[in-house]
Amino acid sequence: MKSNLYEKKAKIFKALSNPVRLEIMDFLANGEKCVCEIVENLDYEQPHISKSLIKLKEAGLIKDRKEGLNVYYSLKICCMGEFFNCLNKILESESKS
Amino acid sequence: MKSNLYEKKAKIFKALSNPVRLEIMDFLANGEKCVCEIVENLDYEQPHISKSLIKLKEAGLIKDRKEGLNVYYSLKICCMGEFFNCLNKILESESKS
DNA sequence: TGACAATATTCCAAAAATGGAATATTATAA
DNA sequence: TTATAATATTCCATTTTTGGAATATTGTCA
Repeated sequence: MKSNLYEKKAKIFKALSNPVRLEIMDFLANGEKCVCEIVENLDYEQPHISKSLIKLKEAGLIKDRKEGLNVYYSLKICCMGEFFNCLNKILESESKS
Repeated sequence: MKSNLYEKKAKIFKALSNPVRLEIMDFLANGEKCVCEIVENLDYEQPHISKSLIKLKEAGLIKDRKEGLNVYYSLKICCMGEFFNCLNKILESESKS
């Protein structure tokens, strides 16, 4: 039971443990975007973006919506802001020490 | 600049992306503990615990304090609670869908 | 000093993540 | 139906992570 829960949590962190995926999360914080917009704005190959999105989706962090040829992704998590504020605090306290 | 920041954040998430290290973080949420207490309470080998602690420390998530033969570890992060509340929300919303 | 307890380190093989390149799928419109 | 745009998938070599086993280091006390 308990160890299973830690594994689930670990998977979420693993999805976030990559700079490209974090950049995508940050971009999606501005609202729903289609894959093409993400590819245009972030400087990575389309298959790389696509794979990253799928990992984030599998982790339950984002959701998708199809509309014709396009697929729109958006954050599924309401508390992502707090999450990243915490991160920033960590990085601040590091830069001091 | 920016990508570097994403890399730093990714490293923090990477440190948290392992069930053993998460269990240690959880245990340390109860307050400062020496390595021996952690080894006694969690069911992993001492070298495994030791390596895990060092990774968490390198990520800036915990700090250590030596006292004689013992080394005491404690959380360095004030907002870990919010962090994990967010995680729980994520897992809840997953179990619903 | 020597023995011992607490912690850290090294070595290693297996598993997983990474990202580039090529290709496949899907939906639309002409 | 065919061409095309948007997105996803597969393949693959390289790098990184993982955790077990053995061993080393460090501090204390007799």
